[in-house]
Amino acid sequence: MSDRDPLAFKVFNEIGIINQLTSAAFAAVLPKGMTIAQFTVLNHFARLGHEQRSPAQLASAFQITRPTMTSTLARLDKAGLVTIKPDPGDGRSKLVSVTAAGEKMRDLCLQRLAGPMADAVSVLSSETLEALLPLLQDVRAKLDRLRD
Amino acid sequence: MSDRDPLAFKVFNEIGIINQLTSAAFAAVLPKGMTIAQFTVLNHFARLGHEQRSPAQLASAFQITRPTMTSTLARLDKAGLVTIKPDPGDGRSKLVSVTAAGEKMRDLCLQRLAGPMADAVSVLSSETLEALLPLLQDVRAKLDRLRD
DNA sequence: TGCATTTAGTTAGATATCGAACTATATAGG
DNA sequence: CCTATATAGTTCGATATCTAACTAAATGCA
Repeated sequence: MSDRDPLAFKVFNEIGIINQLTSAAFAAVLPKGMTIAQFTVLNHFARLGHEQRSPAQLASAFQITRPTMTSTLARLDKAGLVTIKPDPGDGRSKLVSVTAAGEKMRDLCLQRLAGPMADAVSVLSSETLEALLPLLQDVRAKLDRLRD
Repeated sequence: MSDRDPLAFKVFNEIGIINQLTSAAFAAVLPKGMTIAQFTVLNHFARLGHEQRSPAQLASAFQITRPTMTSTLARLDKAGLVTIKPDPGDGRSKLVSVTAAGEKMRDLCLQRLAGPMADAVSVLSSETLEALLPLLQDVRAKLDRLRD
């Protein structure tokens, strides 16, 4: 990376590579057939206290397009990890909820992820992580607003 | 994201979403058929002063697997943006170089990327970016070493 | 009421990415 | 020398992701 490259370019480049390294490491330990994208959906429901959400809401929460969410939900549904029903209040929409098997799978994934996460934390100082988080949250929030 | 989630998890989550937002914004302005992955390869050669590199070296530089680089190079080759020749010194290996059309394409991509990059910079303070870069470089370097 | 616009979801086609398994070549040790 | 191991590249099959284009339903407005 040349010194003449703009600062923002360097920052986004580092973010891209870190994302690649961490995604690959995390994906490698997930149970056969599970992916980060699918785990993220299951984990979202755990945080929600198992409320229902529409595919569009989920897509928006993760900043992915609706076609991508259609694809991921189809796989989760096929694996019996979520249930997808028509929304009685809106004929266009659907309601997704997590199944008991989905909750179990989410817990299993969390267990498996603990290892690589601990490895990462062991080499990264918590000062670095603590300094990073608010900066990243700020960047994310601003880019999010820019997108609209 | 619950308060009970580990700090590292939050950091990697933010990085993932920022990566998604920026990648999508940058990809959207590239010339028809070009992608971030392909541009990254062309840009790498510009920084190298057009030296030749093997597919394995390129894959390693971007932290992607060799099969992925095979795929990207095939597309660049098909589009006439790089040239791939056997390595005379090693029968297993190949040597990749950028063509004049490849250099031209790289310059065009840079022009197109300037817009979204400026947008991003306009909403992000340079203090934030300057604070982020060394932290991210540190994280990347440490994760890189962890991978080996 | 009725038509135009918006929104939800899907389908199709493309690229990027991975791991696993394969071929071919190079290198190291006995 | 010869075999075992390591490395380079590819092929295959899978998932994630995007855009473009489509259908169906809701909403807005005249």
